[in-house]
Amino acid sequence: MRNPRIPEAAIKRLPVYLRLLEELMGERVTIVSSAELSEKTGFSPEQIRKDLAYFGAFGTRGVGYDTEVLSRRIRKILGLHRTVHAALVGAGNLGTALARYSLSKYKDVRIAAIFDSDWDKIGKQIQGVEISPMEDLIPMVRRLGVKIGIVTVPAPEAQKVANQLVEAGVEALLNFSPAKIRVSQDVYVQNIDLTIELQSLAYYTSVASGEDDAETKSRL
Amino acid sequence: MRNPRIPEAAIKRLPVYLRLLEELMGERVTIVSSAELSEKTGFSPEQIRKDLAYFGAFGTRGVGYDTEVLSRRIRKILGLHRTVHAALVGAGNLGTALARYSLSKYKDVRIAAIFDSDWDKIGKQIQGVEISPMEDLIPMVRRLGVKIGIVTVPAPEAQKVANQLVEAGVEALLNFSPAKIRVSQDVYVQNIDLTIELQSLAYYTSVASGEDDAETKSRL
DNA sequence: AATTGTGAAGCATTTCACAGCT
DNA sequence: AGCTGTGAAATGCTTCACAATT
Repeated sequence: MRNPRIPEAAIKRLPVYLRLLEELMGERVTIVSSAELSEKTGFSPEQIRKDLAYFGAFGTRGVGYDTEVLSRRIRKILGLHRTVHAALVGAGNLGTALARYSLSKYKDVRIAAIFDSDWDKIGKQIQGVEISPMEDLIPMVRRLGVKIGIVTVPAPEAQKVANQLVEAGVEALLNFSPAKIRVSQDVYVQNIDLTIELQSLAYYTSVASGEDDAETKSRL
Repeated sequence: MRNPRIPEAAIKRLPVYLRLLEELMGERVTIVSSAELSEKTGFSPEQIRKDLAYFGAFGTRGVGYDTEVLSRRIRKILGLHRTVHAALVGAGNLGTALARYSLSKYKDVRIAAIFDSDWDKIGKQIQGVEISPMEDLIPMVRRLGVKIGIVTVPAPEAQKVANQLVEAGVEALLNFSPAKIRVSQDVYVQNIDLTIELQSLAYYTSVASGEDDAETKSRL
């Protein structure tokens, strides 16, 4: 893991600032304060200042942040000053949707290769990227310098796919399968489990019982 | 928000325990210890015990947890002892993939209605659920008793869609759009922004500069 | 005068360590 | 003897309050 002092949560906020800054630049806004960023993002101004201060002093006291300077700095921090290549494994419903979404919208993280084991899918294209067979994964990922792996295969295959991606040199994984992936400590894994999201949402709904009924929960 | 003293993170772990417990029940395992649950989920045994203890004492000291009892309790806590109805708004790539994924796999959270504004899509079906026009959203969501809204529309429409869902009685929202949604305090909002996930992953990659040394003062 | 940057305080969550049951 | 349940300690993150800077 890169820098243990910087909260993961802060890293996740950087792309939000980046998007907003680029929106502001499109409106010819050159200076913005943490209070204004707060207004638009919902994060507190102190938190925004602290997040940015982790990486250096980017603002001007009494003035604010230069939108262009700041957006460039954030891009650099995230490593988005160059296109980052990703490989997507599993061209099912979710994988295909993700590839289409990602390829059509953003260019800073680019899905450079797509893999699947189904020969009916192999050879077909998604947004101009051809689906390749699993056999080609390791050599292609190596050759293309892919740094991010996106796992959208069924749970039983997830670990094997992750192993192959890591062997091929991937440094971060985005795992959409419900399987727990175990990889070397220096590979970062981010899980997104849609079932968990949906099921945990139910808790915040009136049908959930929380801890209300018959239980004996005695606290001081 | 339901119960402020239970960490959100703990709620998110409950579906993980639930899935594992049901898997174990399928293998005729009747008793499981927090150590075994830890082994399979990657969460620490203490954390698992604490998570469960928030809702009462479900285990037997010296023995462990009864898989059937515990899974039933978790279902009840999450409100999954009855099918929870959800409505999905926006039948684009992501929305369609999500509907297909969710409708084919799980029955505890069921997508009971799908809405879109595009008349080419309206009337078509996804996994047996017909796509309805936006005009029908409020009455249908009310009539079906939908508690969860899934927002997969483009950012500019997200707030308006959220307002309609809330007006129709939805209590929790899953927002896939990059827009910040503002709703009444008692509606729970969970955001999943795929662009943020991808961009923040880049940070954990060797191309990112993190907070490295020489950068901080010199370059313009 | 305005707004950043930051140590310190305040919360929240996780881990520790062990008492309490079975 | 073994494993849960839980206060207390440790850690991590956010908010506060104000000094520093333009």
